[in-house]
Amino acid sequence: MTRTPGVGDATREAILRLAADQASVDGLEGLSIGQLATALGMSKSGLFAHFGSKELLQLATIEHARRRYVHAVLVPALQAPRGIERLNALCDSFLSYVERAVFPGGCFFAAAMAEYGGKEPGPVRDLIAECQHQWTSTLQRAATEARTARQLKASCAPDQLAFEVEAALLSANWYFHLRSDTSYLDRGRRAIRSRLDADATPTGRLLLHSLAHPLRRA
Amino acid sequence: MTRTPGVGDATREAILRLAADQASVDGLEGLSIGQLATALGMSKSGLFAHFGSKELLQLATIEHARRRYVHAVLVPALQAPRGIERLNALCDSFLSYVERAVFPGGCFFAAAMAEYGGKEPGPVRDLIAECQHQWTSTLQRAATEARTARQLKASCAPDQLAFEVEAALLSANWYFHLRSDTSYLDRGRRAIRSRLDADATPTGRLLLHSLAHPLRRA
DNA sequence: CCTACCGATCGGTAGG
DNA sequence: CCTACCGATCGGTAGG
Repeated sequence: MTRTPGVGDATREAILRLAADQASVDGLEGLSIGQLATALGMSKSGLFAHFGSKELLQLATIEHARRRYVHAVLVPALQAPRGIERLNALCDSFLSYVERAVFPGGCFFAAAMAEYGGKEPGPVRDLIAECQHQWTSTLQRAATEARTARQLKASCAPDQLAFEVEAALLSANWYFHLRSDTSYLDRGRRAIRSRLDADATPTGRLLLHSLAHPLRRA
Repeated sequence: MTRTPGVGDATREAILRLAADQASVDGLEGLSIGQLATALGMSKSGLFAHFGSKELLQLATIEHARRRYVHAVLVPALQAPRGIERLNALCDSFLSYVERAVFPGGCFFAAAMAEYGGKEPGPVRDLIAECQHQWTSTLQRAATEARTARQLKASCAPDQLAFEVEAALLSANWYFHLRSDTSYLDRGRRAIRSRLDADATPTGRLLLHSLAHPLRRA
């Protein structure tokens, strides 16, 4: 019988949950097997045996964080109808995930991207880059669908739009945590709303404005 | 005689230069006194004696990086006339600094902001936050001056504009390094150009378009 | 600036 | 899952 990952292994899940929380604050490189073991009341070698190496622990932690991200950000947002509404929902969902502190140190993947951006390639960096690419693709796909549905102008470039939207999301995350000030999340909402408005057709603008207002006064 | 910092102390400067380069890749927390000493061909305790503690080394490294940043980004950009031209020059200068790899791991302060964003306050985090604030203020001041000179519309909010411009700069930095792809710097340039255009008056737009074109085809 | 050393912690292993 | 241990490295100190 091969082991089915994630099923019937509460200890492993508890380790990964704590590791992901910890990594969002101190980085994946800053993870310490000894510290995790102490915090969970188990021996270092007992914890180590679950993974086999620090790098494998890091990779498992990333996969765990990915599952949490999908659950916290993607699943709720994908309930919105395709197009500009979904694109807007993805952004709202991300900012809510930051505000709710799903990870205590801010967005896990933003932190990991910053940590590994300047490093040489390797399994950990590659997996982080793949997760990041998947999220960007999701934003880009929503933009493309919005353009196809004539909610965004034909002149709108979905890849450039995704870049700019992502930039506002990431910056909102950094500043919110560096300054402990929720007003930066509003700045992010405002930036995204006006950016979508700029490229929206009248149809798209109508849909956008029918949504719950992201700000008291937009 | 008190010691005049930065004068007649080539060893200290060499240490800080390497430390800042190193920190842009592995983080300020990842600095190792032993590794720095070995790389510079000196003893660990000899290097240590220059600073007195790891935290003081980190603080000195940040101040050194600040001087390099001022020299590489601010000084050239502040030669542009006040207003929208200077705001644009600050952005160009930043993206050029990223592209020239003034720090090997990307923007030192972007990396430090990401590293300390989720951590508890302390001298290192506070100094990083102050550096970040100073840069944001510089962008905001340029935007305010552009508005006063009627190069930006009266409806333009300089703090929001600074946030959005900074977001594009930071994201260009992350993606450029994560994917080793200069086209993300062009995405940043494009984002900033269209953002400034959107809030510019006809006067401001004229000035902006008279500048060297940031892209082959904008 | 150096050698020599401190206690603590690191990732990882042996053996059960 | 455990105890007991490995060599390497950490920040920092003593003494010169």
